[in-house]
Amino acid sequence: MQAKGKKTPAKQRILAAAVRRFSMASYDDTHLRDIAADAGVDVAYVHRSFGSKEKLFLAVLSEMSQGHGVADGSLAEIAALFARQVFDDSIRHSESDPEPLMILIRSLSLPAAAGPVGSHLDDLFIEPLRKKLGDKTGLRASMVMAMLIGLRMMRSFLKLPAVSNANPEQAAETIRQALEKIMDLNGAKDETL
Amino acid sequence: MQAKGKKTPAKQRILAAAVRRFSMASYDDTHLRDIAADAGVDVAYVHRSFGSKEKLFLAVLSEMSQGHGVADGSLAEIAALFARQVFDDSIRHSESDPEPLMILIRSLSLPAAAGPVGSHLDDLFIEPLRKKLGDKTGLRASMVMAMLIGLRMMRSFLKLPAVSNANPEQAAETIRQALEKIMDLNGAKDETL
DNA sequence: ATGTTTAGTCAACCACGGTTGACTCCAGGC
DNA sequence: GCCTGGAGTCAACCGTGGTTGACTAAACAT
Repeated sequence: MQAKGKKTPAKQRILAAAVRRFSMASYDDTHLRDIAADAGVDVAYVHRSFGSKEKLFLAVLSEMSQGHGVADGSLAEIAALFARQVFDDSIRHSESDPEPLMILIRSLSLPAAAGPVGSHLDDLFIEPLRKKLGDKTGLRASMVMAMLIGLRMMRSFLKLPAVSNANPEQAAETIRQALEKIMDLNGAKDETL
Repeated sequence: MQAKGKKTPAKQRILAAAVRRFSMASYDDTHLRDIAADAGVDVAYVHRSFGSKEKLFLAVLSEMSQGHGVADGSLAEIAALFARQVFDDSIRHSESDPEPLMILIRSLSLPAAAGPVGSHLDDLFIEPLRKKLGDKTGLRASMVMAMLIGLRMMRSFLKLPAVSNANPEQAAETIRQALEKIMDLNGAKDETL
């Protein structure tokens, strides 16, 4: 597709193509042949260099989670950032759209991915956020992420008008307020397990 | 599987089996042959009676949304009910588990389902909830559902410990509080579009 | 030069699963 | 009795797509 940027090594090009493809369609609808074509390589080679389709997907998964952890900053800042992310289509990439949250949602097709995805989500978002919120607040941290993911899903997949057509600025503000409320709910004892 | 309950008409048995199968695995991982076996029918017949796999899935979709709308009652009651639903595995069905929210999440594999699912979600939950909340509050209604779906996903698919291992009663209480906060956020002007 | 690994290609395989068409079986109407 | 039509079956088809093994070409040491 992109005239084979023959400079970068093939394995790297394959991974890049896979990231893009996997974030645009579900696991089953993403075909190795397309990825191969994008990378300017034969199908057999993408298979050979990653072992299997599933392995490749897992590789994509950890690739995507690089540098996507919860930001440093105050809770208020995080809330604001997250709120904006729901409407931000160009996170990190300019053209097509590997949107990190997408691939998470896509991965629900593949049972084998649940484990890794869960761990990533936990390590990169829930846990850091929990640390900021204080002890025993894993549930609240999860609620924040849940709302984020849910909204993203409603906007980008289901295209619910209430979310899709909302004015981004005002919507982000409303969401930000909600996130803040969730973060400092009075009852501190979330998970007594 | 269940010794062919030959009393009910086949088409109905097929639909029931399909509901169960589709809510347990993704669209692609659900096979007509399995559904047929469950219903005690030949594969060809399930195809014949619903036109295609996709049509069958759509049928399942509207079947599932029957009687699953937002409950009547005060906002507080709704919040409490929703909060509990995150941890309730036996909504409506005793044995296996057709959990309605599941199929919604599953349907993300199938692009063609996005439309119908979105509409159902909108008609059955968002819109009624919005009406209760007042005008121009579609976003807040969506946030409520987003959090619900997101939490469910984290618990049942990703198995995040913070959600999966939480004490159901206390967790539900925390979630309930969060939902209430979201519902009566002060800034009433959500979506000025 | 020559043998050996590394990067990559080509064609074929083969399983899976949705779909199809021809067939059978049984009611019910005439 | 006959025959028309729906319910349901059987076997086969066939596209798709991941996987595999044999092959080629360049890099690279000995």
